Amino acid sequence: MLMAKDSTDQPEPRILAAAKEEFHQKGLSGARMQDIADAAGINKAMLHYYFRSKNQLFERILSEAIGQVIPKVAQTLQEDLPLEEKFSRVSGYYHQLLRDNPHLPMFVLNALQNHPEQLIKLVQNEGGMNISVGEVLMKFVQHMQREVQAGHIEPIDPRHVLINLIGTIVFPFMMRPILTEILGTTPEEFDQFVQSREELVPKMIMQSIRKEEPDS
Amino acid sequence: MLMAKDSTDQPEPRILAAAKEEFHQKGLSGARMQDIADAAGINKAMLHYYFRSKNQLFERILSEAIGQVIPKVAQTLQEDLPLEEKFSRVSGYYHQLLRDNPHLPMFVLNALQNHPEQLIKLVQNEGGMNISVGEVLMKFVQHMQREVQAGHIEPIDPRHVLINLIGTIVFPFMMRPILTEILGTTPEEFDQFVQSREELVPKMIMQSIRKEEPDS
DNA sequence: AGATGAGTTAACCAACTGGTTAATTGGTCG
DNA sequence: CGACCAATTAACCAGTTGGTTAACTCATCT
Repeated sequence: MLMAKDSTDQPEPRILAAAKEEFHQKGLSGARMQDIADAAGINKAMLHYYFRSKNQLFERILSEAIGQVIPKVAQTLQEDLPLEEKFSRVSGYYHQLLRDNPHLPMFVLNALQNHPEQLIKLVQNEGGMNISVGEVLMKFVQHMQREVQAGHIEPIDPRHVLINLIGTIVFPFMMRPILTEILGTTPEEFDQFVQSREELVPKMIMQSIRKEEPDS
Repeated sequence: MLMAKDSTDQPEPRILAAAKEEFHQKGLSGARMQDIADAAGINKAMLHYYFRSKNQLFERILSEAIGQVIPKVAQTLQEDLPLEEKFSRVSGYYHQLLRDNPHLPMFVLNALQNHPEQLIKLVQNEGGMNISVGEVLMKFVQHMQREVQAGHIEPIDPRHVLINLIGTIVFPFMMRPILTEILGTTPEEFDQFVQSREELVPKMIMQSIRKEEPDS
């Protein structure tokens, strides 16, 4: 019997896993090719054999990150769903993603600060989407306009809502170490606290824009 | 007449200004002592004369950053003010701070990831506050409990509200480069957009917790 | 004057880092 | 077998970086 090609014996996936870990945690300038090689259990020269340079390896990891961060959420936002359901699904997806990749926000942010062009280019064309980010945004704006006209929600710039949604979700993951300290929780308690936000955040965002009862 | 000691002729403040710029933008590992020296208009050896090592200089800058981020907000939260006024002042202060220090969030986050102990120690004792962060949090929790009992707001864990508040404020500053791209705005338009959040965010946070009209 | 000491500089150094190279291994195919 | 080629390795290299050193300047003090 042939064994299935496991990511633990093929060098390339092992390198990618190691590189992801290293770049996510330390960023481009902080990452060390030697450490990636060690973690992948290979020679440093092999790194350059499979991925020509540190930058190419980094771009690969960055590309994979963006691929997880943008397209799925964009797709969800343009599906035909009630507003709160959209928020809820975005929250669910991001919480899942960030639970599995705790350093992802810092990695993206770091890339955004130090290599904006690369990242922006990725956001624009990549994602494997058949529809651009701009179009998705437009559709979402239209959806919210309909909700406003239907009297369900307050008139408000939808872009604020989107930013509030993502910001509230991502923030506690980025600040985890200080927040455990400030809130005086154990790491486990904090994880549970963040977990509870998965349901809570979309509700609060919805609440923050829902129409008040008209006076008198 | 003696001229006032201007920060542009004394080496130490010039170094600190240059170091702040460099560290804020590139983090500890990305920053270069040579670049700091150049920006301060001095020799690299002078850097080590005034601040023994890169790490010491970094700690100094980090300490100053935390001093701006924590104490003032903590103080505001424990003053005797209506809830919405607290949110509003926190929003105002942070928007001002982040407008003047666009790279501050990334810097703190970077430090948080790479040197958590240092930063946590700073958050705990420093700030020049006569009251600990934990106590401030307790007071805020009590305030919100009173508001709940008074029937003004929904019962909700105040820690969520605090995180939502800070997260929604900080997020657009961190993501500025991608967001201008995604939202399709010019930088100026985006600045105006973010500016409008200074008033909007506290209102939306307040809205998100305000008590619904009781049924029937 | 001359001793003192903070301030300043150019030159230097050791460690580290990304990347290369030349040689070796081992499997495959003719 | 022997040519061929991908995979792999140890050794090496050049550039960078944080940090040091020894010498020099110059205002202050005795």
